[in-house]
Amino acid sequence: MKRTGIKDLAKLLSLNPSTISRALSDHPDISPETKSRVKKAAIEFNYLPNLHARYFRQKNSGLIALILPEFNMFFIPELMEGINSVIVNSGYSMIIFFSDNSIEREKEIISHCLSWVVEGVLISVSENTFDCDHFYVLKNAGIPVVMLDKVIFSPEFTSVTIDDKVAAFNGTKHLIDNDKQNILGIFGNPRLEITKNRLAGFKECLSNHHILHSDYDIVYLYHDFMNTDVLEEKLRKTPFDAVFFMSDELFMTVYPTLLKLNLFPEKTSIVAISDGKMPYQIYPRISHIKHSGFEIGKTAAEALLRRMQGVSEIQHIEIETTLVSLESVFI
Amino acid sequence: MKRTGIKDLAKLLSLNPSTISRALSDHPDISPETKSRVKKAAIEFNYLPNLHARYFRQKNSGLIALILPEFNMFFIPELMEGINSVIVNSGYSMIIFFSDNSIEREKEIISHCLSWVVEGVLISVSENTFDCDHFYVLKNAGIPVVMLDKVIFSPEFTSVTIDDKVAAFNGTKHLIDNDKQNILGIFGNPRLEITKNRLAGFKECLSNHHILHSDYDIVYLYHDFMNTDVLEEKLRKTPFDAVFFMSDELFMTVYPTLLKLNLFPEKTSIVAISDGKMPYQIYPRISHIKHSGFEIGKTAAEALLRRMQGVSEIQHIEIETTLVSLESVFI
DNA sequence: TTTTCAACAACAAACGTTTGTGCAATCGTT
DNA sequence: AACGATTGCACAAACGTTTGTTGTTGAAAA
Repeated sequence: MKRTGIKDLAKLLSLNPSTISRALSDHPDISPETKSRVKKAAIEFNYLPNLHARYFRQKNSGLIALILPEFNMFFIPELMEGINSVIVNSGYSMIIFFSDNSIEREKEIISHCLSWVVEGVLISVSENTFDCDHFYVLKNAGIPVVMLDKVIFSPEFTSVTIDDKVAAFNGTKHLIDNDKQNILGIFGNPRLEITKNRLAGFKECLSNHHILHSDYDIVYLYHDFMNTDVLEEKLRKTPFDAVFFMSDELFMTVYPTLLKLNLFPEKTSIVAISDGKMPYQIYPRISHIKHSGFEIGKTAAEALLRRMQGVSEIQHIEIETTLVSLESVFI
Repeated sequence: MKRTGIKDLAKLLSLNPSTISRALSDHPDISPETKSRVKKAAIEFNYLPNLHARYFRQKNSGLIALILPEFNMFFIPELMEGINSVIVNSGYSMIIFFSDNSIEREKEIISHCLSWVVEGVLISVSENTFDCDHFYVLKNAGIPVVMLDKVIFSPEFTSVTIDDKVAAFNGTKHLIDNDKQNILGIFGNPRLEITKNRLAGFKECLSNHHILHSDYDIVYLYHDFMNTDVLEEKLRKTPFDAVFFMSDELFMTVYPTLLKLNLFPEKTSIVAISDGKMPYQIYPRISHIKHSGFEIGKTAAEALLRRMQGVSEIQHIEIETTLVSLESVFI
């Protein structure tokens, strides 16, 4: 069954294709009567525009690319909902790619974005991306890029994150304010910007409060760098009365071990940086620094749309976080 | 900076555009020397094909649409990874839409897919979708549809799910095999096919083992239909020694209440249907019927690609589940 | 009546590719 | 040497839209 195109409608109504096109897009040159005739016929013969033809002719694409390093279940869903909430009303469609944390793959994807003539790129960079060099092809092609969540700071590209350092600082402070002195910090891949910043906030808070700490109080947990046995050993040996987690993902990784060793909820206070879902799925509920993945996605998408509409200002937006004090921190 | 197209390359090499096109796609008509000249130039002037032009001319799109009802954090990520693992090597790109559980939105999206001339559709239907009528426009346009996870059975469309009934049956059986008699079943929206099937497996297992049960032993928990207070009241009043959860999402919702009431881990055995991540984030670890979101996504994507390549057979694939016996069920 | 000017619609080109066809040069065969 | 077959490329059309330009009306202004 051949689909009806503009030409078909034109023949049916004895009009020129250009008239159909303009009628459907409410061009002032076309009389109201003709417009309604055309629109009626378009519905009747269920005409659907061929977007490839349209975008080809218009030299754009109606596409926004989303490039993700992986599918982190604790954050990406929220992020995507935030992005989607903006994009859905913008007339753009979302085309999605996964870099699998490979910089090579990321470069390929960027080429692919160019081939698709996407009009904007939202990217959370891979773990192995340490500069923005490969974004310049996009910049040069006039395609705005907005980094979100996992970002590389650059004066040339907009980024949206939370204020990692402040978040970590405030989380740590909450523990200290409740008289915790032996705080274990659990962090992810130390090469990542996000880890560095949160670590900085953690350390700064400790030293601001004149709390001594050694590097032994910090555990880096990423990929399979440290398995649960090693972790368990570590938790057994280290004396601590509180744990700060830089993400809920990390908390969930360690949580079973804490239970197993009977460290939680009795003996250990806990604070995590979280998007606010996980804390309520545990009892007692976890005090956390709430950051909204939804907000990040939404804000990044909005910034991207602004740039796509010609606003050229580069921004580094930091989404605010708030302390949510629940039962996992006690006196 | 204008991007180089085939015509530009043609001028540069004093060749005809058609020759460039064929050279790049290794057409036998072109001599090896010309091919290498062309390819070298293509790289040098970083030629990238304009996919809109190509797909427009070829009357296809290189796009596979993924339509999701919402962003369930316990399942969708796995699902997408599975889909992506297949698609990434297929030359297709993935364009993604969210129906927000609205049938109207779902219809709009399907129209949009037609406009995009997508070559295949993967869809997990919305909660308010009760038939496949709106898929026929795709079928009529020759666009294969594969439903996954949340599906509507239909002789006309392929679907990929787990064998919900068997999974629920086996999960329940595991409790019974460990001498549990008072089993509380926790289920989602009873209007959904998936709920009906899992419920059927649950009930069948109970009656097969001559265990009496009333509807009071079944709790439906969805959206905000039942809030935590009501749930808590219910759990307090109902006597039970085991709980069967039809999904890990539901388990995580109820988990804090179980902890609060001191029902878990001591007094209550637990089994859930799960994709296998959550059970290890709890201690003691949760016995579960493991179903792989990844497998479902992968299988569905493979089925879709087969259909896109002309295999016309409609299938109802059921991904196998396995019992993973951990510590949450005791004697 | 003639001129002017809207209002409306037709015409035609263009977007970058792919692909069916045509054609010259070369090759192999007798 | 003459012929057909093959090789390697050029030519041109086409895909469905949009859009700049041109043309035709009919009515208002002169």
